[in-house]
Amino acid sequence: MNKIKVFYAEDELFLGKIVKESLESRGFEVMMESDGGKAVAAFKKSEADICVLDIMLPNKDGFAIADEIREINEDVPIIFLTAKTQTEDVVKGFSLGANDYIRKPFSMEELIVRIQNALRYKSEAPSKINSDAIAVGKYTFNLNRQVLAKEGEDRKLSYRESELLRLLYENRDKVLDRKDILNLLWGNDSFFNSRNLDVYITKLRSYLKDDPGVEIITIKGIGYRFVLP
Amino acid sequence: MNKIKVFYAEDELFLGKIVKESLESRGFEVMMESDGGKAVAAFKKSEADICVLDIMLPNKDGFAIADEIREINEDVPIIFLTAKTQTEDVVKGFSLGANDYIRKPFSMEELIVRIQNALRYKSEAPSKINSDAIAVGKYTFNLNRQVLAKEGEDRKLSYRESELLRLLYENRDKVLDRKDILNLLWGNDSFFNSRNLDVYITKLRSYLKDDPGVEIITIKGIGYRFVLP
DNA sequence: TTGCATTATGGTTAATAAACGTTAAAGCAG
DNA sequence: CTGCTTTAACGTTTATTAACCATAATGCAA
Repeated sequence: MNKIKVFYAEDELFLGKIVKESLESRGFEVMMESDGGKAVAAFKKSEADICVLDIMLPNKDGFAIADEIREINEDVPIIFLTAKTQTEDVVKGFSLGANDYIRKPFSMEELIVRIQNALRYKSEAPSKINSDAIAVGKYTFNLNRQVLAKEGEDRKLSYRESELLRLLYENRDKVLDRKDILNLLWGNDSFFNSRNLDVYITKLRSYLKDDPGVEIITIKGIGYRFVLP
Repeated sequence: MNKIKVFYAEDELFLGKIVKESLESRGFEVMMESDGGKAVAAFKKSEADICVLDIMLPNKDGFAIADEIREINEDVPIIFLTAKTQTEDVVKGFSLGANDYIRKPFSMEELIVRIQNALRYKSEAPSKINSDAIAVGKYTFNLNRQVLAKEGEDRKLSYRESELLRLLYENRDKVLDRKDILNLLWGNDSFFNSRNLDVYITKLRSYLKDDPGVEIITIKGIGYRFVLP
């Protein structure tokens, strides 16, 4: 699977590093540039799938960069980051158009949701698992609707349950690291989150217990393997 | 269909750019000018259907610009933008034949509604979902009329209900942030508005409950996803 | 090597907290 | 008065934290 490439223009290096690492831990590839003047060239070289641009940058601001990027590439989604003081006091609502805005401070969850949404327009490639129901043993799983169905019985899954099941399914028959799951779903793998994952594994096992062919196998010290009939 | 042309005089460039893009993403065409001295000439060239003028502008303020615009065109609607502190300006604005004024901070929803109101008698609304009825499962939704129809049964929606449904529909199958909804429809995402959104989600769910394929799925801590059959 | 204790890791369940849902009533504008 | 929006109170669901249990790996003595 090819990684999604994110071009990220940010001059606050401390914040930038955190965001970069956080995105990388979730499977994105990130190219970061802190100088507005060099951003367009860096974008060109990056061949990025999506841009995240801070508006306030030295030498050239995010809007000017966006304009030039648009000349090179009409379609690449652009997400702007704006500081609170720049806009919030004046306009309190943004549009959700081709270009998107996120106000600082933002959570990683927010940024990731926006990136995923923005990329959704473009390629249906990631996997068809999004829209269609898929077979999981004698169950049927619909990710968009977050429903795990079994002959005559639908169970509504919560977002976390459903995202964990998706992850397991996408990596079925392979060993999936605990660490990776935690980073992808919780953003980090601290002590508490670790127990959290256990709780959700327990839940999924209980939901799936009616088909003995469907198993979440523990690989102690490493992670899990999801096997289907 | 011809786009509605908005002439927009604004010197805060960051704000201006965001507003411009927001309007454009909703199907308006926007001509922006940041220098009061050049505004009248720019308006002439723009052949705009409506003007949005910030009052505080360099070289020539919004009132003076409005005066000159009125000499050229008696009918074009003018909306003033005033900073919070300049309330006394409002009176002056109305005496100059302004159609409306908006105090900063304002939400994009607010601006769009005012623009649409001002133009109500002149031409049809810009966004294509505005004029046509759209299919929502076995329902039909007409945004302009704010009517949600089901075989033999029409339900008149209130403004908020209908705007929320539009937002959900425009972002169907995607994760829509609570924060965005709140900012777009209410102008901010304070504690009280948050409960408010819940109330309207409940209402829409109950209106839509006859088609089980139409669902507003909660994504706790993030927002909602609207799914259609 | 066997048997037993130790330790680490994950499993399970329950308690708590946070977020969201529902309903009714109060406020408000036309 | 009427219809819509907001506020408020309370209920429910989901997520997190905590406590305790089970088991596999490790270490060590006999």
